[in-house]
Amino acid sequence: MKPTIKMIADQAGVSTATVSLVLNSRPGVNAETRKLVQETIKKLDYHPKRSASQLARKTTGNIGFIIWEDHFSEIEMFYSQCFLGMELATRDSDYYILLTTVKLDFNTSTDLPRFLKFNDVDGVVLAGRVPHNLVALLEKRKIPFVLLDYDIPGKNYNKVLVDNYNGVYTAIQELAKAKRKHIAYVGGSADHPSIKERYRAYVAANRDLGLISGGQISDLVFQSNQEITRESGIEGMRQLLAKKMPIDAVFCANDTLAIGVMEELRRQKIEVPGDIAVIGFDDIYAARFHSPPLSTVHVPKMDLGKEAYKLLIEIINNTAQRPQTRTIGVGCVCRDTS
Amino acid sequence: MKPTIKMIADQAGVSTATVSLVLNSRPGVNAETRKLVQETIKKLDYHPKRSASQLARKTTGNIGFIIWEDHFSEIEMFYSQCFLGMELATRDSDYYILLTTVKLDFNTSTDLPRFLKFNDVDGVVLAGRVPHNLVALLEKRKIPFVLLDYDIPGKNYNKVLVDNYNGVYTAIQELAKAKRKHIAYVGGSADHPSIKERYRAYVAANRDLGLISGGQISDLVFQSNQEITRESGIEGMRQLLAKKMPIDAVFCANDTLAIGVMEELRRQKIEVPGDIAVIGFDDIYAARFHSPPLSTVHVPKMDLGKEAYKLLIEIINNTAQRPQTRTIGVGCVCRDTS
DNA sequence: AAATATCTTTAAACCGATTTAAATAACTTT
DNA sequence: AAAGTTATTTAAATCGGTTTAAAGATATTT
Repeated sequence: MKPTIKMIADQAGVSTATVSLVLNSRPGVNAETRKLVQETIKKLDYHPKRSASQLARKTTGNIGFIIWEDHFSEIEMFYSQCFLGMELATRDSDYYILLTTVKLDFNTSTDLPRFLKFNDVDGVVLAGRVPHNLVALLEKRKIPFVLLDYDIPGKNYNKVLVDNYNGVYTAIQELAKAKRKHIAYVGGSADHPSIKERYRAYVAANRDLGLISGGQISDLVFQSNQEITRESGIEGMRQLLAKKMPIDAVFCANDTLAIGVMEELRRQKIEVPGDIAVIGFDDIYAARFHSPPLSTVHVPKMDLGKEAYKLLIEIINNTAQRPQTRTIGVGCVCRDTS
Repeated sequence: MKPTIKMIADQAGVSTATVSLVLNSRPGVNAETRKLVQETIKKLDYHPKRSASQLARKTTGNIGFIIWEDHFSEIEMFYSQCFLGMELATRDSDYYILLTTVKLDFNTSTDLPRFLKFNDVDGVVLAGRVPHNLVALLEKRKIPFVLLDYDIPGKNYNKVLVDNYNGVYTAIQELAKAKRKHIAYVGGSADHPSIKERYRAYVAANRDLGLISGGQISDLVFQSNQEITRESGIEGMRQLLAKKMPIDAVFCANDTLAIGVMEELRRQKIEVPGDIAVIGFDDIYAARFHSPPLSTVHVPKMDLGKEAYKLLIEIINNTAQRPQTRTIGVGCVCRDTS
């Protein structure tokens, strides 16, 4: 029979109230008593029953992790790594994470994750692009939440973002330092704020470094209006090359695009990085194992998850606090494509 | 204020006992009363509080999902997909899944997942290769568990396996049907039972189809004794080609190996499938998007997860039942490499 | 020494469900 | 009509913690 708080109390000759105070390391217990209780707990290998304490505390001890199902299934593993970082961070806490996926066309009454419907979480992390009506619902229901690597323009939510601007900026600087003068850009529809930011940094860096003297920047830029995929990378590179502009480097808004770009370059027998250097963004698993290994901007995904977790806990413990934005630093890793 | 069972009882003019019976759709309630209670529940949008019912029921309502951390971070997503299938299956149940990763060199006292240490799960699914001492601990502690795509020789545990034998067998048949006569094998260390099984099927199919007449089968086989990676695929193909044996097809123990194999073939300017056909196993995401798309044996990963979940629930509800092995069928998908 | 302040400890209420055992109501049998 | 069944309903105990308010013990002030 598993020990209960009552058994600990009896064994130690104190009341359950005292044991509870010790368990939660709260003040108001004599040092000796505390020590005695702690020893008893250890001796009987006692672990308080979660359901009982959650019931009394009126909390759930769970936090939700919501991710668009396409993102979770994607080859990238970007958000899976964020999840992993978060899971690691929870290990010395009392929280469990409940992971679920949602569709982007999301019906708040029929598609609501079970843990929201049944009020089984104390807070939620939303990873990447998520349905706006879901976010609105969380806001209305006053459920604490944090956006991870996503932002909703015009709204002031708690969020953890990648330092897209500086990441891109330094990548362009690296290329310039390597004497690349005509740096093209392959991006995707800028409906994702990160992508928009990356493009902004690309333009700014080019301007600051005086690189666009030779022509209109728009001749060096491809922006798909579809999903960001390998295919649109292929398509983007094809279109850029068709313009016959001089190009000696391509910055891609993420690694998936970069892989597509390199596929097209190979098809057209253009040497990487001999003729054209390629730099991606994210440093996904595939980047490191691509042949040749892709130069890219490394994003510490586990740290993103960890920070989102830390921020969420703060919000849960202090609901009144003003919305925060935390930025995670990134750095350029030069491998064989630049 | 969220409604409680008491409020429902008062509102409907019955006792909480009756409401509880209705909630759990148990017999012994008059049809009209039941209907009345159900309507009241709906009207007040009542959801029973999890911690309260788990406390009373002496269960946790959680199931653990344990996976080797390398497997979770791997590019393959194989087990992530299993997890997803399982998560989908739980959606119309009362269970939540707690996912955690473990290292393979696992110390049962220091590395024990929190949900095991604190008894916060009713059962566990172990996905893929997992530490044997962890499994032993579950067995000793009498925690219901299911192995997913893994097996421990000499032990009779509950498990859900891929039909490796038939998958490989039909793949070889397909190759033979396409007039391939010298089918090589690139595998990995057979410490994983699935890999061993795949090799067994390869040998059997070759024998049954009378394909090994021309030479010793060992000249057509490469088995790395390291981890199964792209690199060992490259190495394997290199070694096989070095033997200068006639080869017109390669069966690879999984897709990751196959991708390595094809890389080496490309390097040596050998046409796929013109000169040599390649077939993998698993049908990972990368297989479909490889260029050219890889022919492979499709494994329904979501179904694996779903079945593991179903089996686990059965075990939880009937601890006495004898250990079962369930096999998930697979099928060959011919794409461009065969 | 009495009064007051501070520190520890605990009895008892409470969280919100499930379940048992007993009461009540509604039918059948004799 | 009394006795025996069967179907419904519920009072009350229970699960195992947390928390409040009060009591008890100790130290400090006057």
